Parts: sequence; structure tokens; C-alpha cells
Amino acid sequence: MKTIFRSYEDEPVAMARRLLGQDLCRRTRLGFCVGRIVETEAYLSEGDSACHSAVGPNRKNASMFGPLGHAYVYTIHARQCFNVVTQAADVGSAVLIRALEPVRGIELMQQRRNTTLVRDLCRGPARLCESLGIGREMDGWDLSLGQRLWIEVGHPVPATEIRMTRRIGVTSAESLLLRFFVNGNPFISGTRRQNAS
DNA sequence: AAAACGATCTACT
DNA sequence: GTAGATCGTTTTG
Repeated sequence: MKTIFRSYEDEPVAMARRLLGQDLCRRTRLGFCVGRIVETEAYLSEGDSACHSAVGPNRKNASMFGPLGHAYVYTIHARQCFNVVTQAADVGSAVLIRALEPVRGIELMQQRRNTTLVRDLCRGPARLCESLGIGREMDGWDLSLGQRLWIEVGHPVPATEIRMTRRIGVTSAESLLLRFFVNGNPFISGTRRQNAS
């Protein structure tokens, strides 16, 4: 299996940038799905009170402190969010995958999401998890195994096409938002509605 | 035991 | 743009 990772020992910001354009792959009994990563968000272990690891290790966020290069799957609003754990164990930083451009297994995604709108399949962290069938059972999963859930080299994104949103104090005084996305890509979140199918 | 809270999403105006 | 749904986890009484 090819991988973009020379090492998982990266700062979340560098990882958030490098993940753009890579393919998130998912295989289950139901079939094979692939989505190209077009939007990410870095969560730093220090100076960010919105980061789930800020409260210290607990049962829920344990995998965030676990081995690097593993998955951290979190439940919120009755939905799931998928993260890639970065840096060494015990640090507690990760990159949230916020949007994918559907590449393979679109029919299965449509089935899982119960919609035919391709644009709405993986636009948003919870939607992409539903499309790929990523649940809490994948929390802590080793992405380097190349089975069930992993990341492969996709279409690289030129640095000039990468945009960043940086905001401070969104949800609380010391929170930090570092969002990266492929400029102009129709599958990123926050863009207006588009035609069906 | 009940209420409040979220790294969200949908439907509706 | 915003109200309401959603449900596991945390907080409150």
C-alpha cells in the first residue's frame, strides 16, 4: 500500500495541509468506497480549549492520545466525526476530516445516506462518516494497516489552491480554528446549494 | 433522574 | 439566515 506519510510524527497543521487531495478509503462487507479529502481542520493540543484533548485523557478521547496515525472517531449531535491522530502518543492533537469529494462507491454512499445528491454525500464531517460507514467501532483503528479504513495517495493539491480559515475565540476565549480546504472545490462545506444528482 | 450541551445537519423562509 | 432534530455524555439537583 502506498501512503503519503513519511512519518505520522507531524504537527497537525502540516498534516492538515498534506491530507488535502489524498484518498480516504473504506472497505466493508457492503463494498468499497473512496473519497478525496478536500477540507480538513487542525486541532492543536496546546492553546486550544476547543480541542477535545484539552480536558486531558478520558474514556471518550482516549484514542486521541493513543498511537499516532490511528483514527479518532467522536460522537456529536447523534453523529460521528472522523479524525487522524497526529504527533506522538500522549500529545493529543488531531486533524478533523471535514469534507470529501466522492470518488468510488457512490452508489453505496447514496444508499447509506439515503439521498442521490452527490454533493451532499460527504460535505461535512458527519455526512462523510455516514457515507463511508464509519462508526465509533472504528475509534482507535490503525490507518497504516491498509484495511477497512486507510488513506492512499490521491491527486496532490498545489499550494496555491489551498486556502486557510483562521479564527480565534469562536466558541470560547482560547479556542483556535484552523481550517484548510481546496479553493473552489464544490464539495467543501459552507458553499451554497447546487444542482441535484 | 432530569437537564444541558455539542468539532452537526436538514428543512424551511 | 435560523429553528428544530438528534442522542450519548456530562452536569446538576
